Order: sequence, then structure tokens, then C-alpha cells
Amino acid sequence: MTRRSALPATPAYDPHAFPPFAVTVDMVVLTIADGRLQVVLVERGAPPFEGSWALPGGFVHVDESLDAAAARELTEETGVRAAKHLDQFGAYGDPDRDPRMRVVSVAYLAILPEIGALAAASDARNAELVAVDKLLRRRPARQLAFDHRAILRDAVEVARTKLETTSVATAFVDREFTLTDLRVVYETIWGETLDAGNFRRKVLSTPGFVTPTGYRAQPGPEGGKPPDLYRAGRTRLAPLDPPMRRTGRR
Amino acid sequence: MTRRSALPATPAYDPHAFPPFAVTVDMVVLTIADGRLQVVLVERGAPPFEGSWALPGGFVHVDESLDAAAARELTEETGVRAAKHLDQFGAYGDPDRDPRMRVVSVAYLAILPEIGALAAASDARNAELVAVDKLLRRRPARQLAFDHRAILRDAVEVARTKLETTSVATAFVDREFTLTDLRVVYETIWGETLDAGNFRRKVLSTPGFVTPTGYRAQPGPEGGKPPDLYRAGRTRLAPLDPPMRRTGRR
DNA sequence: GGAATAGTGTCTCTGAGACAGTATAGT
DNA sequence: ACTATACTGTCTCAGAGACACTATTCC
Repeated sequence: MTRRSALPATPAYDPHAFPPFAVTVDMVVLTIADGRLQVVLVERGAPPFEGSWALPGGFVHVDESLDAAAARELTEETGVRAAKHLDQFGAYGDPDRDPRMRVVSVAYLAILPEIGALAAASDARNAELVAVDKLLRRRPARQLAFDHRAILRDAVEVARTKLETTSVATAFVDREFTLTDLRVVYETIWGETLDAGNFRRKVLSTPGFVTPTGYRAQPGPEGGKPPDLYRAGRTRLAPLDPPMRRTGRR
Repeated sequence: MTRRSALPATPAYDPHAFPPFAVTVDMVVLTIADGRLQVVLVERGAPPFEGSWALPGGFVHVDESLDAAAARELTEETGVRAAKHLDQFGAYGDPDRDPRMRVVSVAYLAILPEIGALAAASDARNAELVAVDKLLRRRPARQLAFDHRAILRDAVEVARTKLETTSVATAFVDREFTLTDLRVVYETIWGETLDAGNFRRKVLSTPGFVTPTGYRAQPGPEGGKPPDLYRAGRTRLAPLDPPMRRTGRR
């Protein structure tokens, strides 16, 4: 049995002393577009799973940290600026998850207000925003490569929980937003409707969640009172205490 | 740049096609002994960090899943029976975390009611239970090998949060326990005192948390009313809704 | 004015916290 | 009796939820 302590105490790489793994990062980049939760996918341009869709990601370089690899891959593969808050939420390493070799993938969650032009990277034929519910329902519109369906499902659950316990929802909206914008984020990701008045009280009574700008937005095309504009509070990940409750009401 | 899609679509291992990593699992095995939160450590019997203390762990085998490796290492290194609930909580992969080679370690949390005889495994000189606060305070009693101090700190925070949101506390106590036993678990891990009456109401009003046995324990050496005995509820990880609140009171 | 959206006020109910009071053991 | 521990009852307060009401815009 190969054990850590059986290895020579040298920085030199001895390929026969331990089982060699490939280590990758996979990015779950979530955003809200057209009123739905969407995720960035790339169409693979090479085997395995050539032509099918997958989460963006790639190999960790020899000299970079996991977090750095995640930030790099996000920029490289989607053309999106590196987000400040990349959240590592799991490692996936089943022996057969990649037909070529033994791969352990570290999964990261990124939450963005909007995705700019999606530039397909070198090894991706294409890059698209796809509605998450189309991918996770019982009969998915697309089969994802590898175990990316499970990774995506876990990521969505992490996002749902983070909405409960932190002020991360402000990462889904533009720099200036109305409280209705923010409430729609919760409603979209949780899949339930929230009382506008109660939501308002909860957000405004949480220190550091939002800060008023003093300005108002234009009313919508169907009229209505012009809503107040806010910005994200000082700390993007302020803990909500007590947390925002998810009731399960539709 | 080496990318996943640039690799040949073959299961064969080509050591030049991707940066080779070693993948390990590290186990944070927590228990409560002598009224304190304690963790299982092993004294390393080989370089690097020979003679210093570390979390038990080791290389993932080529053909086993991460979870299986964690369960195997736990049994092998500590002689402890494989716990049902091994909780993966993070991957640690800084380039310089192991002086020998590039290692990514997947960290697991195990919670046990008591640790039997600690049998030092082949590559460990020794195995011991050590109080967690002695390791995490500003001037630690022992320096841990690698980045195991950071891993331990993260694990403790995960355990604290799991006490809030799940009924995992029953994993710290014996099969039959009193509600005072259970409350002491919270008080020990959170480092604060809880009102016995309110704690009782909260636990008993949570479906699936505990089930009464109908029996009573003997009173303590200083007398008192004999306390009712309970067992863990049906689901060891029942979600607490609303969660148990951690107030920060001492 | 009517419709639509934003925002406020208020009532109720649940649950946490504080803490007094009761129960049952040992000494 | 006294003490120690276990358990119960009760009061208060904070916060969530429901929902009516007001405010400000467009048509």
C-alpha cells in the first residue's frame, strides 16, 4: 500500500511513489437572465464528451493554488472578469468520472450580475447561458458531460443556502438596484414568492446589507411609483442574523 | 497550456499530458472527552515533519472514491470503526503545502461519541487525543504539520454550524443519553452556556431529533432527580427548522 | 379617475430567552 | 430537613407573515 510516509523526503517528483491524479477546477457560474437562473456552459470541442455540454473548467497548473486556478479558468473560458467571490464548495473524485484518467475536480461557485459576451475559449466550440431548471429536471434538455449534473445540483443548493445566511444576493444585481430587483433574485433562485413588504423590512433592518443612494429609478413601462435605488452594503457577504427564512411557499 | 480537451481520448495514463498531483484525504476526527472538544492526531514517523503531529490521512488509491478513501484511512490509522457520517468540507491545494510534491488534500470531518484504543498505524509513531483549544489558540501547545492547523480550524467551524442546522449533536453522545448530555455537547463546542429548560423545549419540539426510551438514568454522585434517557431520532442528520440559535453568550 | 408599482402600518402568531417554580433523588 | 439535579410553567420580547392601506407614477 502506498502511503504518504513511505515516500522519500524530497521535493523531487517521483512518478512511481504515489498514484498520479489529474486535478481540475470546474466553475459553476450562475446569473439571472430572462427571469431565470442560468449557468454558463461550454460545448466541448474534443473528446471525451466531444460535442456535449459541460461546465467550464480545466487543469490546475503545477504552481498555482486552487483558488487561483479557478479565477484563471473563469476568465479564460468565459471571457468574464474574475469575480471577487469564488466559493469552493466540493471535490469530486469518483474513479470513473473521467474515462481518460483519474481526475479529482474541485468545484467553485461564482455569482455574477450579468454575463457579457461569451467568448468560446480555445478548447470550447461554443459557450452559452442555459437555464438551470432545464438541466436539472427529470428529463433534462441537455445531458451534461462527466458528473457535471451532480456538481450543478450541489452548486444550486449552495447558492440557495447562501441567500439564506449571507447578503450574497447583491452579487446577482447591478451596482444600483431596487429592492424589487433584489427580491426577484430570491424568488427566482428559491422558486417561491416573497411578501414585498416583509422582504423590505428584513433587508433594511439588516446592517450592511444595502445602502440607500438617495436616488430613484424611472418607473417601469406600465407606470407605478418610482422605486428607491440602493447599492450593496459594505460587506458583500455580511451574515444575516437571523437568516432569511425559506418557507417553501410558492 | 495543458488543457483537458488536448488530451487523447484514452483511459491510458500519459504522465506528460497533465501536471501530476498526489491526492490525499485528511481526517478531522472530533469527540468530546474530559469535557473538552478533542481531535485525533498522529505523530509522524517519517519525513517530512517527522516527529511532529498531524491529522490522520493518506493517499487516495487509484481505484477508490474519495469517500471510500476517507473511510478506509479513518479505520486504518486510528483503529476506529468507520463512522457513517463522514462529511467532506474542503479541498486544500496550495502549491507549497507539502514540500515533497504537489498535493491536493480533501478534508473530511468525523464526529464520534468516544474513541476506543488509539492504535498507531504503520507510518505513525503514535496516536493521541488532543484538546482542540490547545491547538487553535494563539500560542498553540503543538505546531501541526502541513496546513493542518487551518484545516482543523475550518473543521471546527463546520461542526459548530452543523450543530445549529442539524441534529448531528447526537453523534457526540452514547446510544442512550440524557438531555443534559446533549446540552453539554452544544456548550462544549460552542463555548457558551445554554438555558437547560429552553434547550429541552427546543430539542423535544423538533421532530426526529431524539426519541424517549421510557427509562431513567441513575442520579449523579451528588444526588438529584434521575434524568430521562433518550436515543437519537430516526434521522441522524434531521434538519433543524428553525435552527438552533448560537447567541454568543458565555 | 383607473391601473400599476412602491412603500408603510398594523395585527397576529411563533418561538427564543429569562427565570420562577415544582419534582425527585441523595445526604 | 437541605442540597443538587431534572423538569415544567409562564412572562416578555423580537421577528416573521399576512394583509390592509397610502404614495406616486403613467395612461
